[in-house]
Amino acid sequence: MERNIPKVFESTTSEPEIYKLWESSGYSTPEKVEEYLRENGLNVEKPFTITLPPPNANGNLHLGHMCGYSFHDAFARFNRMTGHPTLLVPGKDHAGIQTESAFTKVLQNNGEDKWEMGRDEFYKRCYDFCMQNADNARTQEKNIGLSADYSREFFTLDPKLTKIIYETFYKMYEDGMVYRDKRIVNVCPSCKTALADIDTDHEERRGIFAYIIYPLIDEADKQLAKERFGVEGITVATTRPETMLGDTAVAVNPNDPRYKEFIGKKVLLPIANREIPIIAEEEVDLETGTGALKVTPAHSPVDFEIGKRQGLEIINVIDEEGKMTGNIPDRFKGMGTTDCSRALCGELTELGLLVRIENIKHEVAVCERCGTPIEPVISNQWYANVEPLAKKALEALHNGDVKVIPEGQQKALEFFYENIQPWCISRQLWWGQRIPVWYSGSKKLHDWLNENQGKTVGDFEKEFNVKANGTGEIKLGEDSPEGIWEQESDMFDTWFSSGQVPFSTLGGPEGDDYKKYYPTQMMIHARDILFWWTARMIMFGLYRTGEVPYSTVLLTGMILAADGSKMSKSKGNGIEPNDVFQKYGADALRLWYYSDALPGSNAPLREEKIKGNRNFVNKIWNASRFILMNIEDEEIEKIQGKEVADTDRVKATKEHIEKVGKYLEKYQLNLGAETIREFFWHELCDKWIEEIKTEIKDQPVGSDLRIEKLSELLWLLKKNLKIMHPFVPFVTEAVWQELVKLGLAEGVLMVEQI
RNA sequence: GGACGAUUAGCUCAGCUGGUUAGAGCAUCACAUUGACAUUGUGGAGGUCACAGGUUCGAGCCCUGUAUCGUCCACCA
Repeated sequence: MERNIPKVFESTTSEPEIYKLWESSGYSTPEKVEEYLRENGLNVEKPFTITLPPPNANGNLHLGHMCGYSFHDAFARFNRMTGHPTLLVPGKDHAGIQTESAFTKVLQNNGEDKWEMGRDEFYKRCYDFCMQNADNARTQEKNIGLSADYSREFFTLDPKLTKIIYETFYKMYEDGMVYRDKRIVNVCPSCKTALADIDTDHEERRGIFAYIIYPLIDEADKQLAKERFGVEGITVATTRPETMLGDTAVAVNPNDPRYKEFIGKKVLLPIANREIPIIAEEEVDLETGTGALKVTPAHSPVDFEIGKRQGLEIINVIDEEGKMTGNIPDRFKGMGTTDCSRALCGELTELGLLVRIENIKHEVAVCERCGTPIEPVISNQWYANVEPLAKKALEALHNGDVKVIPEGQQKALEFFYENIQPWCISRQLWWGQRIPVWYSGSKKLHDWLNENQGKTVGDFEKEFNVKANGTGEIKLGEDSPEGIWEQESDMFDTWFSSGQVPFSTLGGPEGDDYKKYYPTQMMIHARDILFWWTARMIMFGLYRTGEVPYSTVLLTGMILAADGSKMSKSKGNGIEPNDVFQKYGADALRLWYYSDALPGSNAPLREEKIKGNRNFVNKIWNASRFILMNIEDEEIEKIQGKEVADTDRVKATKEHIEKVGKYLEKYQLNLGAETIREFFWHELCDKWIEEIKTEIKDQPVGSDLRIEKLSELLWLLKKNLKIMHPFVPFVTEAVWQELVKLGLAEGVLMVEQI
């Protein structure tokens, strides 16, 4: 008969309508699902919760985000359809340094200046900027069909969340886990903030390797050196000549026969004209350079450690913007490091102390965000000693309280915990959560007293010839205490807050949602932020709640361009999510991703593949359409009440559903996707529909045989729609609603039980 | 330097605790069909499962080694 069902599933128009239906149903809210289950006398299982990775609030979502969410959504839908009140918690991340630099650029393009604007105004404007982008991201999330509970959407800078982050900090402070320390830290001269080691990348850059003679002091030593090396000094090799102004020693290996006699002697540091000792250090490699290492504790992490062991003086010669500073000849002051290096090499050549310069390629630490080479600088920062937390996290991994998929990545995480370093949690930014600390008098006073143990406020006043106006002690809290207190200007590292989202988004350890939905069940995120994020979430979870925040971490890979290269804006080989939605629809994209993107491995995206999946989506639509068009109006009533016999087809379908369920429980979406496609297409469509076509051929409308066969067919269709729904929610729901229109089904497929 | 992973059809990849003739999608070839389906159906061709050893009644899967590629970690001046 004629029924007005379009021949093609129009994803562009249907998908938004279906999403609206889901929204108005309210079933993204777990309480609503629970209510539904109870009203229908269905089993209510344990809640199923996932905190969604909040995208950075400063930009658009890319395909990787979308596809990641399609994973979350598949598990959520499956759980919702198997009796679990299901909660996907959506949110947006303020993403500290990244947003700050992005918004600074926006301002620059407007001809505005961050420094003129000032801290408060910047914060306000940046907030608005984020809110705008967040709207955008939210729309995109909905496009992929994400059944998240937007009534619970969070922003990481929401005061409610910040309160919980601060509580964690206070607790850590009381437990002696956070402290100020003067250490060598990575500073990005462009972003002008400290960075944790993990926030740096290593890149191969071209550089120089300069051989410089440090003349010996004593005549006898000079003679010996002359005989042995042909020059009256020790030759050191360095990739950074400018740091020589801060040298406080030359280190040699005690087992190195070339230098044995010189240990304990002194050399004259050229240009700076300071005497520095030659010291013995096991770590010095005999093979590298000349075997003699210049030691600059202030500007090299290795040297810093050596300096600490040997009690060397620390001389700062480079500031946080990468400019020469400190107690150095005036002509170098304020120079950039590269210019200074060049100038020094020139002067050394004139002095006859520069042996040669080699051009080399070497690994350089660069800022993960902007690629600027890192400047190691000594400075006071807030640190968190996370070692005890790492130990607990490691235990949790060993106990199997948390499982990482794929397994290989779990080992990487264990390795990270085993080698964990103090975490620098302060950032010199304006955007983020301000560290809730006040210093009596000034921060400078506090730090000075801290690093000069035994000295007094009076000593400080003398040293700097100022009035201290305080005691240098610290008070925690957001509001200014009585008296003269200086507020901490630094912000928390953004991971300090995102590391707590599994409980901070549920209201913290006292929250109602927390009591009901914590610990969550899964965490799904991109592999490349394993250490930044999951590592911290597990530690914070154990620390604040005594429980792991989730039992399974599923890592996703990256989506690559068709040729296997990374998608990037500069290469122009990226694919816009909206183009994919327009051309093929969300279901097709989802199904492609499930099939091709295995946990932890990257997936090259080919358009043909999405097209193939689009054809399958359309197949679902058309098979359903065929069935609907074969059922005559007068047959509907009879079919409604008809029990279906346990035919081979019915049996096979039941087995199939069980099989797919098992795949989902084992997180094997690829096998699930393959199985539903195979079964629906090649069993139901190719075989069974064809069989039934012949079985009911020439049977009069309303006859028992027709009713029996059509009922069976309808049963098969519905069962298939349900089990396919987690994978291709839009088209299955669209078909379901067609059934509802005819009175052959009820409600919303989203909460139908499989 | 260390850790982890990969190597299976022309391409992209599956293959669960080892069990007959090793699978899918796309591409390709032949035939059929205008059907519920921007098609679809049926059938075919295509693989020494990187290499070399070993364990086993039996190995794509387990063990040892080699090669190539990739990712992450690391302070080599």
